[in-house]
Amino acid sequence: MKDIKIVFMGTPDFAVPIFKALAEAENYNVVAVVTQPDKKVGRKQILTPTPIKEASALYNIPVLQPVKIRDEYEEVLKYEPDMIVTCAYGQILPKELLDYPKYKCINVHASLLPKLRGGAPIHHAIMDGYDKTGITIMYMDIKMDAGDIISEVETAITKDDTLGSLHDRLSEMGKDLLLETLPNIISGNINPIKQDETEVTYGYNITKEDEKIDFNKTNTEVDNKVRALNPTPGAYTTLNGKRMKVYDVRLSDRYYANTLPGTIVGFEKDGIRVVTGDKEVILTDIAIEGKKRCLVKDYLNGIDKKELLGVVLK
RNA sequence: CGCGGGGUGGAGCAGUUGGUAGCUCGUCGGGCUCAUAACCCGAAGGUCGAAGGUUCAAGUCCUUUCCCCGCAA
Repeated sequence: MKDIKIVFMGTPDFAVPIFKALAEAENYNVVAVVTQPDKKVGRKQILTPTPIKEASALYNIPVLQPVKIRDEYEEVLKYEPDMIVTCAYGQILPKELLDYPKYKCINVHASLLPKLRGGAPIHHAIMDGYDKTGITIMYMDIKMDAGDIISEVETAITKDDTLGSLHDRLSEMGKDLLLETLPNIISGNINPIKQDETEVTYGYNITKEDEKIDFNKTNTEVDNKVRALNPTPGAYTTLNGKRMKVYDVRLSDRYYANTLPGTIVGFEKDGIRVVTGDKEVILTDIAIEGKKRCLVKDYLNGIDKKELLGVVLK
């Protein structure tokens, strides 16, 4: 009954549950996987396969890792896919690929399009203060994330959501929505809708500058950034010349006039109180350069608080 | 061999010119309190990442090695 031949294209962890669901499904035959080339990662520059490549090994599905899919798309066509499903693949597909499959190319994207087109929709959903986001399944287009929308599902972003929690939730939702939507695509029981170009926003890949905390912003914005980068890579600032990552903060209503944003103004049993552009944030979970991540409650046990008082985080 | 920081009782740290391993927190027991995350008293818990070397003596010096972390890619 594996009658529909699918080529799956994806790269990071986010795509893994979605890929696995397809690989294990009764009605679909994943004939090949396309993922980004192995990359050298970390201090030791160890050549590391992508999560999708690792997962594909479980099912003995052939893997293609073109450096430029634009130049090597013919390899994919050899598998004669009836449909191409992509999810966070990381490269733009050439028109030759988009047009080939009988059921076209569809993409599972982690935002409510047309909001947050781009490579880091989950980060930006939190960082930019969205109160909801979701999953969109749409046809692919030459333009990134601009194709017609087939189905969507949304989820509220809570104050406790982090990149990690939202990532995992959306990944599961993407899997479910895809399994739900695929039969309708095949049967033609869908109503693709054009994206409203006037509503478009972008969520491009985050840069080092994006990861830096700007204490001149409001405490809510600082909190958003911290949660948007937890658990990795972590929002950072600089404490006495050393890089300090911040993984969790608590907000307070204390307000300081005439105090430079970033200034450490005091301590609580489990936190370091810091002035922002408006009210205060209390850092509760940090990691200092060279050290492991630890709760501020523990960190404070080993230091002299007097020496930190008045220090400005930059 | 890309640069740098670090591995000390459960956690975070200190440990001076090498000479009985300390601090804060936590844990356990007891006490004081109407009560407590507060306070007081007491206890348990560490072959100082590992291996080797120098020395009368090494957490502290030398060599080798494993692991963790920041930067850079």
